[in-house]
Amino acid sequence: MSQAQPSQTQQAELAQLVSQGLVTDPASPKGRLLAASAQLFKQKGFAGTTVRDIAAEVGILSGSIFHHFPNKESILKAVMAEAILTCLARMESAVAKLETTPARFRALVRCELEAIHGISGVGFTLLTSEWRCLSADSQAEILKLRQRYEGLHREVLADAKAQGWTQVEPFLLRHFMRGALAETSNWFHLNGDLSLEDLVDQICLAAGMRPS
Amino acid sequence: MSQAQPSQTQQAELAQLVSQGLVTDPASPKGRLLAASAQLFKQKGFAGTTVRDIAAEVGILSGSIFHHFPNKESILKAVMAEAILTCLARMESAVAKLETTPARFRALVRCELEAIHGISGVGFTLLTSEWRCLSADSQAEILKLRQRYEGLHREVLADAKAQGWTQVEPFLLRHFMRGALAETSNWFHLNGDLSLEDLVDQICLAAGMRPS
DNA sequence: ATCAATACCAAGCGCTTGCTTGGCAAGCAT
DNA sequence: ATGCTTGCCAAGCAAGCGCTTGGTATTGAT
Repeated sequence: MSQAQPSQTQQAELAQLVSQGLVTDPASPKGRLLAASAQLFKQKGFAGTTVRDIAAEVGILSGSIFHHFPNKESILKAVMAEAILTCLARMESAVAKLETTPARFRALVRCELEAIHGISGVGFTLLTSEWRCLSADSQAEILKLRQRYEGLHREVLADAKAQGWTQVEPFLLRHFMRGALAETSNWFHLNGDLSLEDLVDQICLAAGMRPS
Repeated sequence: MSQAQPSQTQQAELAQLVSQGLVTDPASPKGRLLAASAQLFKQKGFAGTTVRDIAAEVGILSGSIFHHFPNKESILKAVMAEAILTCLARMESAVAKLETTPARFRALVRCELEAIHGISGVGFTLLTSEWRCLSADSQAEILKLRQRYEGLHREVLADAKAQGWTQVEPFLLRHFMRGALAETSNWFHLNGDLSLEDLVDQICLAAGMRPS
């Protein structure tokens, strides 16, 4: 189980999110609990993971978990919220820094792939795979974050269509992209033959993201 | 919860699979158990579905399930095996009927989308979403079927690359396609604004499956 | 020195889980 | 008529589940 090494700038971004209170300090007991939970949820699924599993992973007893969270589901909700907020922050800063649509598209693809493959936290894929394990209320809460996230994608894809980089409708293309990117978690591995950078290139190529 | 109406030719294909012993007669008690299980596994996940849920769905008591299956996991395995065998049969007959590579590609996309959206049985999406719930032995067993399935796809994509219809490596393109197609289960709905036929067209377009 | 907050343990409660056992009834071939 | 197979019920067991309660040790602020 290789762990991705966060870069210095990523640590700085994380520290900022922590100081804003949007993300839990990963060194704190609660933060370690969240990280262990995300790991286990990804491995065995939310329903397949017991609170005893989580507690054992961080070296406490199962009952002690409920000093930090009111119930098991709230752990999943927190993992999801922090995963998407972390990715969103990186995406927004990347888009702000870049000018052209293809560069922005590429950056978004890169950010999403980095999130999926655990560059900072392993919880991102849970947003889709364990979505149904959230209560309706929690789903609504997380959905707001997802809409900010998807909106950013759709904006860039709309620009791409307007500028003739693709012929596919933004909402359709975004669905295709989301699926293709999410699926990489099942076959692509960092430190494998194909680099993440190459993967991004191939995805842009396959998406037909080139002038018509 | 709208149910797709199987066509006459699909019913004939199904009957043949049943007579070969590859698929359980859906009218039999065991077949009804499989259909109900697939439905519930899709709704609530394998770990989130209890044997009492399944039993209630077909109107029996939970213990009676184990007259038909040795354990809960074997139900999932059977659902997966029958789903992939059904789809595989349709794919092989479609490819055999068609001559050109683009036509075959389109047919495979169509078959997979039909399987995903429950044209015959709702179990197909479980192959990915509930894969980790299978024991290692069961995974190996189902993997053989999946390899036949993926092999067929990869053959057609290899032809496509050789004939200049795409620039992306077959194994990469197949991963992208699988993800994009699987994701449709989260947003596309039969009887919606977009027809399945249109969806297939848009996917072929987005895949860049056109002469270079 | 005192107080309050934080992080955890020890024990266990009430419930649900997958699964077992023994038996009953209907259908069917002999 | 008999015996066998199939499909199910009734009852319940052992284990595991999420979560609660009451208490303790440590820490930093007052």
